[in-house]
Amino acid sequence: MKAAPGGARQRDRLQPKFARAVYAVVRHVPRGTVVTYGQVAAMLGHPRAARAVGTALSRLPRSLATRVPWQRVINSAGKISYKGDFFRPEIQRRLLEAEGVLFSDGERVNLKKYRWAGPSREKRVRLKVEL
DNA sequence: GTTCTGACTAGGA
DNA sequence: CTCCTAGCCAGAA
Repeated sequence: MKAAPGGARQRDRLQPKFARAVYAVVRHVPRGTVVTYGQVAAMLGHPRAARAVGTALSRLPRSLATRVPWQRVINSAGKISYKGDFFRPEIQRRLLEAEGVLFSDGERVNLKKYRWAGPSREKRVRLKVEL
């Protein structure tokens, strides 16, 4: 079956393709683990689009905040990058600690320990279909 | 079409 | 360690 052209167009107007792909990937990051912006970009096949991933997350609709674990995305230094005023840094940290991701050195997450390696081969296929 | 922006990042000072 | 820079990119204006 064919999807209604108008429907797809309307969806793209609400959320650009790349941004939707970012949300779809982040949705699969397991509880108690974290990923970096660059990692998400790489998983999408755009290894150099780390910055764009951050931009997309910054535009994450509040309505999706509960379904997309945005708190699990941090920068390559293991720190929280978000400095906005809606979901504040302390909120992000609290959410992570609540699921077992501990901070060392005051404000840093040990990526060696908590970084999510990514989906298995089979899941990668399923994920690609979702996008 | 062009220009500007920013939840990025690796590398140098 | 901190600070600054250039390169990068999708999205919005």
